[in-house]
Amino acid sequence: MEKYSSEEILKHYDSSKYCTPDGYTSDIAVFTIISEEIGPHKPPKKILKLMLIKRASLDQEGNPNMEGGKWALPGGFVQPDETAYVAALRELEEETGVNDLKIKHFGVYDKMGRDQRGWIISNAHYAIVPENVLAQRRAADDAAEVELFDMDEVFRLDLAFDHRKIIEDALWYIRKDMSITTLAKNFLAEEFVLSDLQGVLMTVLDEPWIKLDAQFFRKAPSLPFIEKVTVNGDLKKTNRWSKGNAQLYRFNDYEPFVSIYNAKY
Amino acid sequence: MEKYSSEEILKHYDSSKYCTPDGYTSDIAVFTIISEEIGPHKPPKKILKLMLIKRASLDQEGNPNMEGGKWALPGGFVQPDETAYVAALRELEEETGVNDLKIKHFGVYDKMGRDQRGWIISNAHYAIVPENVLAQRRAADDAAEVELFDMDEVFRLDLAFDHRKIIEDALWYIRKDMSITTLAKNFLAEEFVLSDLQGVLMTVLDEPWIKLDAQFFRKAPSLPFIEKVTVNGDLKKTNRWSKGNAQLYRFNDYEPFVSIYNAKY
DNA sequence: GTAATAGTGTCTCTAAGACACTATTGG
DNA sequence: CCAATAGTGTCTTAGAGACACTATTAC
Repeated sequence: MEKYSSEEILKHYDSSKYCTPDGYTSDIAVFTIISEEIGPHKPPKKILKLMLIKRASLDQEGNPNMEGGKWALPGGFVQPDETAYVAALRELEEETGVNDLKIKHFGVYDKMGRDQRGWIISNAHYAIVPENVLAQRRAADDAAEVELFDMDEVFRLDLAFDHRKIIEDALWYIRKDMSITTLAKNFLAEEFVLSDLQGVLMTVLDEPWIKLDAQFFRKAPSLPFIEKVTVNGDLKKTNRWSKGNAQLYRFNDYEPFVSIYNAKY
Repeated sequence: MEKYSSEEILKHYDSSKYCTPDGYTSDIAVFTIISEEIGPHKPPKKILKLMLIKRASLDQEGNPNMEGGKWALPGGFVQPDETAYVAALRELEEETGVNDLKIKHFGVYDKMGRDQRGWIISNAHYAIVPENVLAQRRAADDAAEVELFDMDEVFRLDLAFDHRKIIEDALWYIRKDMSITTLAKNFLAEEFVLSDLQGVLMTVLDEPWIKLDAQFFRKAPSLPFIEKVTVNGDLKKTNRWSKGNAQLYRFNDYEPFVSIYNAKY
């Protein structure tokens, strides 16, 4: 077999022979769970929210913007020197001022016609932002352009492009990942109380044993991926949400693995 | 807020302002499980295999081909009028002559430098081909270009582009999906015997209770997503792999859902 | 005291794990 | 009758589910 150098091969290669996409974007469905305080010594009500931006009517050069005025997922064009994942990190840091967030790819949207500007491929991610992080961001930025919505509200909005479909898929993946990974920890503070975990799970899952206090509080302490917080050998407790003291927990490094073949039915 | 028509907006839009990718490809990791007959009245040994193609040294125009001579995942450039998923279906049908296969997206590979021809984005899928389908294909085509490899062999080959990484990821996803979905059914015939299912699971998973016959044969019959095959109310049995008769099963439509929060540990 | 959160006590019942045992049949 | 596949019998123990009950403390 003959050998050719890369240079020789590239000399013959002509990318214009193939149709190339007109753009490659990275979109991010940013989820957070807001705690709504409903009184002293009561665990707050937790609500899953999605961050959307309102697309400007005009772009920076004063020309009318595609899908301007509609609500959309944050995101933008990926530069050739970065991956879509890096672009998502960058764009999210620009938006929220935070790095070190949980971001995960979950799908690609590449159907011709999804964007009138041409053949534009979107690499979709979801991100989890703990509420305290988002709170400080919202204060810093002008709130007119960025807003958090309940999932009910989201699907009543007029959304740009095919973002409705992307959001539906993101929600599906976040539910799935909440069930089979320790994704919940990304919604919680470092140290949390069992009712915090219960609240996070209930925003996304709908299983009876999670809702029933007696069952949840009995099972949860023995979950292998959380552990009681201790200080000098003493159990660390808090009375943040109750009059009595509640045990604080944290996630450990255990990575659970589930299978339908050894599950209970 | 002013309103603009799509035409007016597109008049101002100039895609050359943005860097666009040089190509968009769809790659497919085609898995099958080969049954190796080891004697009459014995369940065959099952081995997970991956289908790879050997890249031609020269392209159709006689020019040297990029990464020619190396083994690679089947795939190719996506046309603007199709999605990467449709392209994967099309290319797989061209290769194997079969449609109606299980194909699933699992990742995007978009790092600059992964393909020397430029900024080429690969949308990666895995596919499951039952062995009988693949057997008929291999007879039809010339076998020099297409071959099935053990996973051990695969990772000893000199693979094109970043296909090693893509295959490692595909294997991870197929293991995961085998655990939490009824993916196994795509490796099995319509009607199968418990030892067939056990064999498929063992090619990918490594859990003790699957290997222990007594435990597997007791648990498996009560899995909610498979059911005994009956003919006119009589249980349908086979002596394909044994001297005695073994019950035939099929998958039903039940979609199991597992969660780390109600699993056993 | 009352009300609320955050649990525990106790019972029942199902299922997992372990391992011995049976049923069937080709050679 | 032997060997091999394809199971079943039976015992023990762990854990899920149900529901009543307790502990603590702000007001």
